[in-house]
Amino acid sequence: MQDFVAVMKALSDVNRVKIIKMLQRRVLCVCEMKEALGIAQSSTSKHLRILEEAGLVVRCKDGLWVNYCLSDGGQSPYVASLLGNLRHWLENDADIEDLLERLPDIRREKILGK
Amino acid sequence: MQDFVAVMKALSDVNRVKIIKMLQRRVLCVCEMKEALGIAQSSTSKHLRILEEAGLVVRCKDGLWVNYCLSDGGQSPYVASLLGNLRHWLENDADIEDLLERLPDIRREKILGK
DNA sequence: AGTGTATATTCCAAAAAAAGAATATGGAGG
DNA sequence: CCTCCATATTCTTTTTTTGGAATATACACT
Repeated sequence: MQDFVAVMKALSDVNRVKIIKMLQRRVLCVCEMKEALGIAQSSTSKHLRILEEAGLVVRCKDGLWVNYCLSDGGQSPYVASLLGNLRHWLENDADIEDLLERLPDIRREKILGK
Repeated sequence: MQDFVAVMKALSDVNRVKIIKMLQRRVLCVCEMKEALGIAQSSTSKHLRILEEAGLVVRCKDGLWVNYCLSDGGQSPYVASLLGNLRHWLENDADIEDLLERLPDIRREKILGK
């Protein structure tokens, strides 16, 4: 029950859903996501922790960078189902479309300082 | 986006998930649910409003009583998918099993006063 | 060791959610 | 019209969540 509720709670915030939709396109680091979402780095980091604890995303450290990607859902039927559906859900949402259009121009090399 | 988030938020509370699981068995009125959940009537009513606004449940007035039942999900793919999955999800959860076992004995005729 | 960079964590204030008691509403039956 | 009963709403308090600034951590490079 708690694991199900954790997944629902993780997906009940607009910024966290946006993170999932971005990660469907490519692996991202924290600073790229904060840039795309227009929120503080600490907030981004905390959203990612919630998504990770729900099993929705996976953290991959690469030296100084921390890359995040989508979980394969192998550990949880809730995660597997939701991530599967979210591949097509919200594809036509105005906010999401706008975000995903801007995504290609957001690259870690171009982001300076905090 | 907001409709998706509303469904997630509605399902991110233990008592609201329990309500959904109970409604899979049969139509219930507010007082039966409050009794089964062991929470106040006003709280139950508010949970139901959240579920209704997310499109997960439907209210059917029957004279003095207000019966609630599951939505058919026809208005929202999110609702349809989640309600479909919740038919098997959590069937083996200890809390849910206990709740559903007690459900047959909870009948509106036997509940007096608030 | 010292510096710089990317991320995590802590701290604190603001906003939202949750809960129950009390009250309001609305229909049924006298 | 008055009362009763099931439910909805309001009020208030408590708890959770959210967000950013500041700080800590961890690693890379010199």
